[in-house]
Amino acid sequence: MLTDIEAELGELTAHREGQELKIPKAVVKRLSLYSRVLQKFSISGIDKVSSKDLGESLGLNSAQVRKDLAYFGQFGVPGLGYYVEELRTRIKSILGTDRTVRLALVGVGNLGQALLSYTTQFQREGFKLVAAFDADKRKVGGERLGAPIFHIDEMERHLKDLGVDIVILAVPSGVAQEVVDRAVQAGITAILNFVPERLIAPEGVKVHYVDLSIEIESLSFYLK
Amino acid sequence: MLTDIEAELGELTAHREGQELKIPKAVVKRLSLYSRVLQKFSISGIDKVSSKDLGESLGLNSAQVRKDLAYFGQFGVPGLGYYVEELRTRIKSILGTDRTVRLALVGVGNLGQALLSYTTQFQREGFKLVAAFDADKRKVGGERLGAPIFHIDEMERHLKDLGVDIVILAVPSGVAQEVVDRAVQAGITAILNFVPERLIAPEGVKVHYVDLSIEIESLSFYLK
DNA sequence: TCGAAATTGTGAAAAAATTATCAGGAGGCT
DNA sequence: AGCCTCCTGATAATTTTTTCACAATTTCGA
Repeated sequence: MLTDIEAELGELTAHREGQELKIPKAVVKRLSLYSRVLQKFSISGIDKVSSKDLGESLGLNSAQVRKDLAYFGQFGVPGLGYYVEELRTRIKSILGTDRTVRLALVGVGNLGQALLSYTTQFQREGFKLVAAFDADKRKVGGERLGAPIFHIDEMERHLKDLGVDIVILAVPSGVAQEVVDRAVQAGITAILNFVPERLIAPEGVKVHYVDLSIEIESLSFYLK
Repeated sequence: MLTDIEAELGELTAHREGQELKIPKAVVKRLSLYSRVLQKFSISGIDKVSSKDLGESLGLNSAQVRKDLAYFGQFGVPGLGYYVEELRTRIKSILGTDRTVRLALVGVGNLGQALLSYTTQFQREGFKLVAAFDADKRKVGGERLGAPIFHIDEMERHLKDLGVDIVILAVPSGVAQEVVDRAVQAGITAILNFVPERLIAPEGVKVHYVDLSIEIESLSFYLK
């Protein structure tokens, strides 16, 4: 979990045997977890896993693993399990991380910087930070992790030119909605929002929320 | 939410009319959202809100708002709504943020630093960072946001002495489990984990996961 | 090649979460 | 006061998600 409320939007579907079916959000997130675990198995030289193994390493029920994967087809072998490499490739292809996903960071503050450095580990994983934007002219012109920092006024142009796929939003509270509107204008359809504010986005634009305060507050509930 | 898998654990209950009832995790997280919205209303000088208002400002169904609140008692007035200040006080008390919650950060790397500065905004909100820990001796002795940085070897002692409630885990992958084991030994029962790894914790210890990679990866799924 | 063991895929059941519905209290207007 | 509207609290209905259970399929050792 993280935690998140999701801006609801256009139906997300996968095709299988001619039918359309919605993929639950939770399934997509777990797909991402499977991907990570499979990578570890792959590195360890393990070439096959069962849904039980996979489930155990993530604290999930094995039936759930199978059911999740079944949304996208059947790639297991009864009596044997799943071939690690094959499954990994398939999941990457489903998630779209088999091609390079282009990220842009808006707001190079403390949190922004951290996320920026956090993304380094993505570089070789199908993600690439291609630009950062900030309103502070002193930061503009700099470069971090290979990504140039531009002034926020020029955001739209660069978003288009660089073919940005996902915008990571880490601006101060208050200007978030404006940035969203402009990013959407520039054709962005996926936003990862770290600003503790509800954002309005048109249908077809997916906004994911990561809200650190909520995580801490809800933990506090469970104390004692 | 953020995303997260939760380490399942001891039953969390509230009392109402003598009965015990489990509070769904989702409800607790929304409670935290209500709290934030109520604060905004409070600042704006609004003194009452309906479940509809509250729901709309968070993109939730009004019935859900009422149902969530009903887990903890009845504090609404039919025909009128909820008194902002009263509800806010009640929710804070439920979340336990009416007293000061003591936080410790383990791992003062990039992400750790950002979280650290992020918590500043908590200072006046019922949260206080009382210590940070790192394995790098060069960082030890420093101070950030009023919290001293100690060496990780002395963690247990300080956790106890300072009465830390929640540990925020932002160490490099690989050492996370060890830190958890030690923190648990020192009596910690709530951990907010930013390390992309599944942690094993005994029953009664609540671990919340915040996983940034998953958020980005799952967004990638929704592209196009 | 045969039979036991393993493991999938999936329909059905269970559990959890969300949404709809409605009786009745509260406040305000006339 | 009487009436109308708003809004809660409670419960019912619905939807979504998770878990169970098992037939079907494949592997693997003898």
